[in-house]
Amino acid sequence: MKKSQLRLVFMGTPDIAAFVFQNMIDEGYHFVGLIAQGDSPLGRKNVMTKVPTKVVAEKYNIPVFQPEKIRLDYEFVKALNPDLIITFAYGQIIPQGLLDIPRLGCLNLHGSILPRYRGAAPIQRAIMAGETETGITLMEMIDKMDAGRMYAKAYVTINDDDNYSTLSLKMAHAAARLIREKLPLYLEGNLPGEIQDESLVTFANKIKPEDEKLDINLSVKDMLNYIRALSDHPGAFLLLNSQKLKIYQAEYRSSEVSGEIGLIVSTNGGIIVQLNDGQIALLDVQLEGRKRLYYKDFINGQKNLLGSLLN
RNA sequence: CGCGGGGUAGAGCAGUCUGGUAGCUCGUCGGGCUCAUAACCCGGAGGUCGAAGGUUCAAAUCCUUCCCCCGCAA
Repeated sequence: MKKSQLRLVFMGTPDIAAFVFQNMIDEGYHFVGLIAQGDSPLGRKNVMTKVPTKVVAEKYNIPVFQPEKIRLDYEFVKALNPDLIITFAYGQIIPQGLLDIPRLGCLNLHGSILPRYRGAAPIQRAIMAGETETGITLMEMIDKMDAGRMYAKAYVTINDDDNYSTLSLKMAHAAARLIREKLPLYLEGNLPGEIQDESLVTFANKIKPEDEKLDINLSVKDMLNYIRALSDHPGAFLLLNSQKLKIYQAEYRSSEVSGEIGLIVSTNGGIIVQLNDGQIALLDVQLEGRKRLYYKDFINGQKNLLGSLLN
């Protein structure tokens, strides 16, 4: 069966999903529906903003479905009569009743090399842990989260200067490549797949608002990993005079330990902060209520920065 | 009408409460010092203080309305 004759449904929400969705359309796959999270009122003005995958779907007049709770509301999928469902970063647990609908099954693209980093935030958690490699796993969806049979993997290198944004972009490309190269094999029945070794499973928990607060007692290495894991969104922060100071970019400065932890010891070449095993330079920051600034601009307007304490 | 912060020179900020010649750091331009410099010294240019209206002898500052930016929450 030609891929253009298959009836596919795509499930996914954010930019990286939209990238893969667009890529599959360009490859000639035929989609009979998109299922995405609901549009959310964004910003202070509550401006309704379309989710990225929806923007793609509308370009090609693909029907869009945004059920509030897919767990309860999935009967409509039967009417689409899909042969296969492809999921990438959808954002909700998919019920067994939905998984049973397509005759060729439901495939998921997961943002890690399974069985490690099952869960909601595999990309961020991998950076946070200081991993140097991650990837995308093409897998069968079952009713247990990210636990299904693995069909193919695409590895992605994590560089020292990668953050969540840059790595997400790499992951989107890797996912698109994986689909391009491996989905045809799956459809031909030539991908046997592999059971996950449960003894190697680790979890990548969702990033919650309280996770965005940095612990000033972290080591230099952990602090830098944590900062880039959350940059550019949502951004990790420390407190400066009880105000949130988001840190979007920082780098290693020295192993010197010469002051109190959290002390801003210099503003030369960055906002230099003392940690327990060395110093880091904050380069790109944003004080709450203010614009995001490169350190040089930030320093110009902060008279008593030197000697201040971050916590 | 979700909560809060903000709009002042090219950039980042102070000044607003308590109305009275608009200031700081950086950049920029010119000069000096130096083997040299992103360092240092001297000097200059650059602002209808987000917009409109009101109060006042006098408004960045007080009052009213509007526009725009940001953090949080969803």
